[in-house]
Amino acid sequence: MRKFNMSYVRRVGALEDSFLGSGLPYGTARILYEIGLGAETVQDLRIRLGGLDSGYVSRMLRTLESKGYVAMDRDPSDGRRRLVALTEDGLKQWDDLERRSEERAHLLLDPLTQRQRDRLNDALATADLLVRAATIIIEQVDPRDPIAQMAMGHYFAEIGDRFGFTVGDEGFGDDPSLRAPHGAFFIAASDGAPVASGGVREFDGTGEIKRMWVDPAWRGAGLGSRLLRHLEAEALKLGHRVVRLDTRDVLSEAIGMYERAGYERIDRYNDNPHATHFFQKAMS
Amino acid sequence: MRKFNMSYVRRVGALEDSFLGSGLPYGTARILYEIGLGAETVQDLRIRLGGLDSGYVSRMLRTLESKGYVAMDRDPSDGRRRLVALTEDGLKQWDDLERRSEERAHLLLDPLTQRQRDRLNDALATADLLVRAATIIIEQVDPRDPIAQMAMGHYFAEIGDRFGFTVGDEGFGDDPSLRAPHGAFFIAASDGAPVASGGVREFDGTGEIKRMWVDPAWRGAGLGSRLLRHLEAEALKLGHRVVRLDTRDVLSEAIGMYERAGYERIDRYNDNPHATHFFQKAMS
DNA sequence: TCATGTATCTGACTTTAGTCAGGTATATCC
DNA sequence: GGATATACCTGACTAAAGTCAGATACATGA
Repeated sequence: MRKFNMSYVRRVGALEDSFLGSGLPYGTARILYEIGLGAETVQDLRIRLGGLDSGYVSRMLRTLESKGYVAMDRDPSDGRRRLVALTEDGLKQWDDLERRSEERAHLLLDPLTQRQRDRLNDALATADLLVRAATIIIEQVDPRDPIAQMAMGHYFAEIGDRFGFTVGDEGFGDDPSLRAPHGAFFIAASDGAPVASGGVREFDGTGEIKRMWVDPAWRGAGLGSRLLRHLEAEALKLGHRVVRLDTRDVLSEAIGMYERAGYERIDRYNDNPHATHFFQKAMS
Repeated sequence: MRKFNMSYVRRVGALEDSFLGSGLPYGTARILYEIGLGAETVQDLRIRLGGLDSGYVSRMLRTLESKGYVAMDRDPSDGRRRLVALTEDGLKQWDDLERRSEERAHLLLDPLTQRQRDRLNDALATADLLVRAATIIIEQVDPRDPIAQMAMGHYFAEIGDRFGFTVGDEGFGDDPSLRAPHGAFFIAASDGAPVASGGVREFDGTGEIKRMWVDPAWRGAGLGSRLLRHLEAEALKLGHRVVRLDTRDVLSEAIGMYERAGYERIDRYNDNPHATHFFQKAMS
């Protein structure tokens, strides 16, 4: 991996050079680029660029404004915020960056045969997925937090989708049992969007895992079992040595995962009408 | 591919952070690192780092010298040149960089299962090979050039190896037929080392391809057919519409490649005792 | 031996990237 | 309505990265 980095960066790292042809310094070009990609407020930009200093960003925006590439306006819904947008000239610049970058990529791929290009694409896609998966961090959030709500929204939407029923709006409102002191809720996010989530709570004197969901695009990346281990550890912290969960026969991947993780099938322990399978695991 | 760059650099690009913990600025740390990797002269360093300004490098070396990490000495074989080497302290620093970088890589891979790590490794190795292959440039050299001699050395060594005979030193001395005006010799180099070579000359009124060799580590990367196309184009330039070549039955990969490239088997056209197969291609 | 070229160095300079300490206007909570 | 927090801004600063114009010592070919 380190070998790859050295060699790759040496050859392809020149990607950044594409920013240089624009006459803009790298940092400023990155800002322009992110605006074109959809950043709408200064704050948004700062987050996308990895938490840059606000003064620094402000100054670069001033530069871009004076060159006539971006226009700024106050946000009507919050007067402290300012909206950023590309002007027509800015859009031209952005297209230019895109084109130059595209050209570079083509130049590199040119000597390869179609089959090799396909292989390279596959390899990079695989590497990308795995690196993204590896850099995902699981963190505890309040189930009322917007990001948690978003994740539960996905969860219920998918359940509704797969099982042919829908839940009302109250469905994923607040569930106090998933909050301290008797429960916890976790999400795994990639680039700010939730890709997996799940909670643990107390039920009938044991731990219970609830609302576990993994983004379909991320299944098979080991995220589910990672999250599961996390939830089990949390259940232990909450004082339970046994965790249970229910699921449904249609979710065969999930069932396989539970079995591989050491869960054993038990009899029905609740009256959830949608559940068909019930599992339990004793932790040491 | 561009998508990969953005996402990969954002996550792993922090690789460079490993240089930061050393208390040395990035550029200076890179110099230290390259010396540890084997750079021996200032010039060597400048080339490895992509043509940095000589004054800039000189200044950084002064810094490293004053910190006691590198020792410099004049080159006895050329008094203008200066040799660089790590001191004991410098070596310690270098090991530290290595260790830190290794740690980072481990930290990243930690959340992955063994299977995923293997997959990532494979994917990166494939991507690396292909990117290296894509960035190789084929260039014409005089067959007496040291790099050409090196390539022919590999070629004869391998022939000797595979066929159980050896050639004398005169074997790969100068072959005027592979030079202008009736011939040409090409090498493909990666990081300064030849990875493939081949020549074209006039023989019996047609073009003939000679001494084609691809580094065993690079076979299957399409380098052979790329070089072959190059040689054919050169033969055309030299005024031939037909190229021939001889090879030996043991070289089945090569034979397959010639056939895929449109070569047809013909009768023996020379008295090369080591050749068993003879091919020809008519170009339009 | 002289002209020319090469390898490295020094000094003076610029641009980029980034930090830190406030300041102003607006929003929000009690 | 007042305290506090937030979003953005300005000004003053630093360190890193890099450029450019010579200077110096040595090498090389005619």
